[in-house]
Amino acid sequence: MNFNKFALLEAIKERRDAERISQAELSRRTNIPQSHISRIERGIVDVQLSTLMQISFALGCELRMIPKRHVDLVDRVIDRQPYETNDKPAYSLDDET
Amino acid sequence: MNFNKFALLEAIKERRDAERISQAELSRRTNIPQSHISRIERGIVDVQLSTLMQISFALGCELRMIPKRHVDLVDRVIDRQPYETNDKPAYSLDDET
DNA sequence: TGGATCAATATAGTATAATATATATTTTGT
DNA sequence: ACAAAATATATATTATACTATATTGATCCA
Repeated sequence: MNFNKFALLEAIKERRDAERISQAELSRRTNIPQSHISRIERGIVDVQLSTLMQISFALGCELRMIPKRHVDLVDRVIDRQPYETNDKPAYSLDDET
Repeated sequence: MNFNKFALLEAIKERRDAERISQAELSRRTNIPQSHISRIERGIVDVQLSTLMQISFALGCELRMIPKRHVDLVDRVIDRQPYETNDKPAYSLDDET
């Protein structure tokens, strides 16, 4: 049993697009090869924490563990969820393993 | 150059302690060996995202990338930072690489 | 049409995360 | 002090992240 990491990986791409940073530029800022960034964003690799933090930092973000009871509020704050809808969980189970 | 992952790893231990879950119990819930959980919490290994997400889930949390301008607010919401002090960044650079 | 930019893909070598298992050490409760 | 529970350490093996590099396809535009 595994978890849907794509929400977080998509957040990377969203942030990168929002900041208009290419994978190559992100690569320059982090010293992570662009090819690796490509695979990370597509969920092909199971990225390590240090790598994820480098990317987050370069995108002006920090990682946090949010208790479930606060997730909705936090998501509204960081603008990842429209204010109205609340049906879908940001993470879901899948059978990928 | 690397980043201080300990803030996040400490958050794991804080949550685990708060929920009064032993490493062995967390191991049971996640199917991650207790020995590995021990090393993760102490920052000895560079944990992979899937592993971190399993742990987060078992502790009733989800991971989020928080834009820096919202970090203080989010930290107050999730109670990781005293309301008054604001000097220290939750992440800092170190030379560990 | 040719050059420049961006992204995706492939491969091989190295480093290290993760597992399984056992044992040692520390902490906690009585 | 003792036992039990919790946590840390050790070793060997397997799986895979990461790096470096090179190539390809697509798009844009001078």
